[in-house]
Amino acid sequence: MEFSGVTPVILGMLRLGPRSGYDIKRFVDKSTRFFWAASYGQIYPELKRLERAGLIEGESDPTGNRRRVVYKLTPAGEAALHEWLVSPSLSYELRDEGFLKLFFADALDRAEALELVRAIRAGYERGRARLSEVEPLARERSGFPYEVLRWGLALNQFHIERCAELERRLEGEEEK
Amino acid sequence: MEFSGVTPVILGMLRLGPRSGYDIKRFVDKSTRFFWAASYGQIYPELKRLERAGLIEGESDPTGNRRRVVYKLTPAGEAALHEWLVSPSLSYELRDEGFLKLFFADALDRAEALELVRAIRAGYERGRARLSEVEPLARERSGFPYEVLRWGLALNQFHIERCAELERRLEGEEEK
DNA sequence: GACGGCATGTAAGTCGTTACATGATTTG
DNA sequence: CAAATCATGTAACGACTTACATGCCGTC
Repeated sequence: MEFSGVTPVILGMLRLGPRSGYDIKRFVDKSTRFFWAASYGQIYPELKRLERAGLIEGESDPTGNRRRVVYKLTPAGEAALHEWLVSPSLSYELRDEGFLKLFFADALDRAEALELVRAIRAGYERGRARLSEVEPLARERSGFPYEVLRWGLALNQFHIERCAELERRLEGEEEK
Repeated sequence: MEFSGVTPVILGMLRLGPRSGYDIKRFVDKSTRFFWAASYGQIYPELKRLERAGLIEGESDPTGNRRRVVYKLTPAGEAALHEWLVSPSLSYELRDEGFLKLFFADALDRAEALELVRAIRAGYERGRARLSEVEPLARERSGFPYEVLRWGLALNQFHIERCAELERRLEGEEEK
């Protein structure tokens, strides 16, 4: 069973309790989405594949006449999740247009560069705000998900302070 | 002229001076690659497209019998780069398997979780080391590229300290 | 009864990487 | 002279997103 990008997300989410594909998507969008997104186009086909592989089991649990399949981890699925968790692979990919613009900001005059840094800071402030929204939800659960949330909050804070510092330096230069 | 992902990289790199596609790729791999990668499969077709659009101009500059095309920005290309730099778009995408594993680390026992955090720290230490390698090169140029490099260094440092703190907490728990 | 949310699913398209092909030049 | 590097290019593949299709349910 090859793992695709969405595989560990599904196994991990199902370990927190039985869920439908729709439930998984909604939870991902409030949690891992900040560092690991997942779309319907990945989730639904992968649920089928994981069931065929025996890592999860689906059970029909309709709401009235509306069909709904709730999946849960099998022991094999639990083992596969654990294996992935302790495996050495730790891929990291970043695509940050703010950094890219800043990298080329020598092509801007000081006022424009200052505007850019302010815009970058605003982006991180939005990020912090979005994380703050889900903070109370994560706090009551505690554990590692909450640990990761606070890490993300601190990360945004780090960038915001870095922006503010750079802004001060650019403002200082402007007075010359 | 629609911008693709690789467009601003090429325009930005050419603004630093005339270069071949090969030069661009090599420079990217030592600089923006940490937050914005680019492959040959993107660079060469895009150079053709940008030339057709009049944003860059290529001139044949062979090394002996080995063909080589050096491109430079046209005024229109310079304008397009500037327009992109001051545009509000600031996309941000992160795919961090370390965070994902940590998010699901409640499925691990303390010793395994500790191992995971140590592995995550090791990853950031490698990142810091790779940036340190190019630091002297960037330092002499100074300007915004150096600014971004130091930002990256500080970012890795931030994560390393965060890991160390979490490791201490997990080690403390283990003694119980 | 219209609209938003629940629920599943897929087709088409975008984007990017990998791997290879080709051939010249430099270096040990 | 073999291997590494310079240099250009593309075909195939893989991964993910977007958009849509379908239909049920609750509520205003």
